[in-house]
Amino acid sequence: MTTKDVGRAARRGPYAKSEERRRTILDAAHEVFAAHGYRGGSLQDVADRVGLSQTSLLHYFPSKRDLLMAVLERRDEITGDAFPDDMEEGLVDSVIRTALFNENIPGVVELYTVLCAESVTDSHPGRVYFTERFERLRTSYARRFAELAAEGRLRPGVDPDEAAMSLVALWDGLQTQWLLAPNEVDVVKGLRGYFKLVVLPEP
Amino acid sequence: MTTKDVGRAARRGPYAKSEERRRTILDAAHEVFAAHGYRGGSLQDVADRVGLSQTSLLHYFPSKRDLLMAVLERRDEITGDAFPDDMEEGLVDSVIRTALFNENIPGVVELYTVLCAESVTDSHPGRVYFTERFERLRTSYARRFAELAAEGRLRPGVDPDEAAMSLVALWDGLQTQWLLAPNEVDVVKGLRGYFKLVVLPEP
DNA sequence: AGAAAATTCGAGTAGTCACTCGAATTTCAT
DNA sequence: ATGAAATTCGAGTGACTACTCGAATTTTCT
Repeated sequence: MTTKDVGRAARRGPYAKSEERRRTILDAAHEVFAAHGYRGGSLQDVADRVGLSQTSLLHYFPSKRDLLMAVLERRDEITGDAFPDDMEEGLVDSVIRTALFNENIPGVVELYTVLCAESVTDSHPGRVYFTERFERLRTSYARRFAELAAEGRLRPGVDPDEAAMSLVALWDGLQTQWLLAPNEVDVVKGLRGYFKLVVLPEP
Repeated sequence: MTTKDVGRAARRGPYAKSEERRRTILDAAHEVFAAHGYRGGSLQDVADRVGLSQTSLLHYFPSKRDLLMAVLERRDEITGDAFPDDMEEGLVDSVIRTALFNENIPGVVELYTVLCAESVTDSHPGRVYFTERFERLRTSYARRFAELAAEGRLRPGVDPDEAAMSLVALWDGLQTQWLLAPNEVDVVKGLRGYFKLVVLPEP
């Protein structure tokens, strides 16, 4: 039982309710960051929504930065950003389906839009997340467009890489405008219009 | 000379260097808000860049909010957002020219992108500015597209209103991605590609 | 030159921020 | 049941926030 016997003191895992509590915290943090951004949102605000002290909050996420990263990861889970490439679904259907889904979760879209733009500012912790995400999206879409081109279903003269870039940009831009004027902007309509211009109907 | 003689005490205008100082402050504030956003940027930081005390700064702009509004107005002056409708220049040339110009002032683009997304958060002072700006842009572009349609220079099946919406969204989205990955994203190229899809060449 | 207005600032206010420390309480494997 | 780890929190830390007050200094008009 001396101090040297440390090896015996087996590490115990977290308690039963721990995981649920973490999820609750992440949901609250999601709301706060969406409503005020990363810099504008406070840990106190998050703690209050959970009904927890700020100190206890920091027990689960040791810093604000850690909390943000966990929120971003959770966002990916919600929207299923995994994008398994073996999917049978076509590019167009996949994008439209996701855009329709997003109409029901404006809070998630808001978080995404706000943090994305905020991350271009100096030394923002979300910067890496968004740059990597965009690169992943662009290459993924580019491959899909290239596949369409191979089937002769891409309008002649359209470059797959450029179409991928434009699709990502258009989508994000539409979402931003939709948040500012939900009644005047229709994300799905805008995306459908772009696809109608770029991809030809099946033969 | 009694207190009743107040009418005599003619109001004097600001001193000679005042206007220049205001411009200096606005330039500094522009940098700070672009680099850290509105919520993340501090008056102290602005004052330090000008070499002025925070108190003196507040003499010129009585609140942070006022400073932001003045910065946004100044941004409009820089990019010449007046958009005189009597302009002879075509829509395409006008947009491309502005986009090319923007490549030389990434700071202004950054300010615009960051504040725009930040303004969708709760009770942001820039909210009105951006909603109004987008509405103005959409209607202005919609009219231009309608003119093109009347000349038979709009691809059949394309709705001018929808094209206007998509153009604004695409432009903003491209700028955001350009800020995150300047070497991989080309705003002008993306816009040219869209125009090539939507507007037909002159007969 | 004299006086009023414009400009400047030091000092301070009340508040918030992310985060730390030490100790109490709760859980849970043994 | 007991003891150690997991969880909770009250109280503070120092730093920063936008903004105010009162007074000194500088400019400009007469």
